[in-house]
Amino acid sequence: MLQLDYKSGVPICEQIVNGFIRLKALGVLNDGDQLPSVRSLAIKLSVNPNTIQKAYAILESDGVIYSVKGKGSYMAEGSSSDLAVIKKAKENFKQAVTSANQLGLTNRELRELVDEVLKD
Amino acid sequence: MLQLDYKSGVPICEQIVNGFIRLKALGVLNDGDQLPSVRSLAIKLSVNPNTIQKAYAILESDGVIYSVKGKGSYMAEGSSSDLAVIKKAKENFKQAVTSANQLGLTNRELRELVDEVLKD
DNA sequence: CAACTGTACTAATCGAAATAATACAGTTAA
DNA sequence: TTAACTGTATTATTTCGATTAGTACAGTTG
Repeated sequence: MLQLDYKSGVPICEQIVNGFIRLKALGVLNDGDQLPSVRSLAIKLSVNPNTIQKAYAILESDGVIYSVKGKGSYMAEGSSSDLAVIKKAKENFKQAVTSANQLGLTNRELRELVDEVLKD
Repeated sequence: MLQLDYKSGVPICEQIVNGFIRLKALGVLNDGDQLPSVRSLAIKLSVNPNTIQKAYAILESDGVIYSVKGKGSYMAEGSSSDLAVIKKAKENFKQAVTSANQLGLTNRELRELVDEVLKD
């Protein structure tokens, strides 16, 4: 369900946050679906419960999920396109475009790279 | 000549490496041009000399500059298009595309973002 | 020789991320 | 009611990479 890359340098917490957003975007998880509990997911991913809780807290503050004390955490309603995290992702991507361009890559080259990665 | 963002989270060393590659891509620095000395640049950027040296070592191993003990460091010859760093930049950009896509951004949206940033 | 250059090495510091260990609070089903 | 789940909160510790600090060695130049 969720796959972590422990040696990627990307903070685990961030990977978890992005992972659930991705699962929503892919339609694997839908509105109302229950998420694994903090503790069980921590065990499954061999990660500290605090890290999971932090990720869930971020997801909740971003409106991706909602949590109920004593019950569990669930996917929230709503399109993912207007989420704060998606906006952040767009900013990050724009930053990547700027960086690549500053290193000499042109508009055309970058668009080709996008197509190369996402042939759809 | 070089502008650092100390609070960006991007390692200073990396910013310096990318900065010189960018200056080459922009034509500000050309083959044979001498770079600031390790110590003087360290003072100018308010950064430790070791950080500059590390950046210069990376630039040299990537073929962007060459250093001569006792004399200084100079921009190396060669087109920037085949530099290892440019390949790395492409890989980084592809990674950014993949990440953004995993968060639900589509091919079309990403190409639009590229155009939005680089209107040329 | 003095004052520059690059290079090398070790130790110390700093900060973010993650871990560890508890504790508290609400829900649920036996 | 009680046991076993849930989420939440708090504080201390650890870990790791990046940076800093300090020193030393080596080559070049005037």
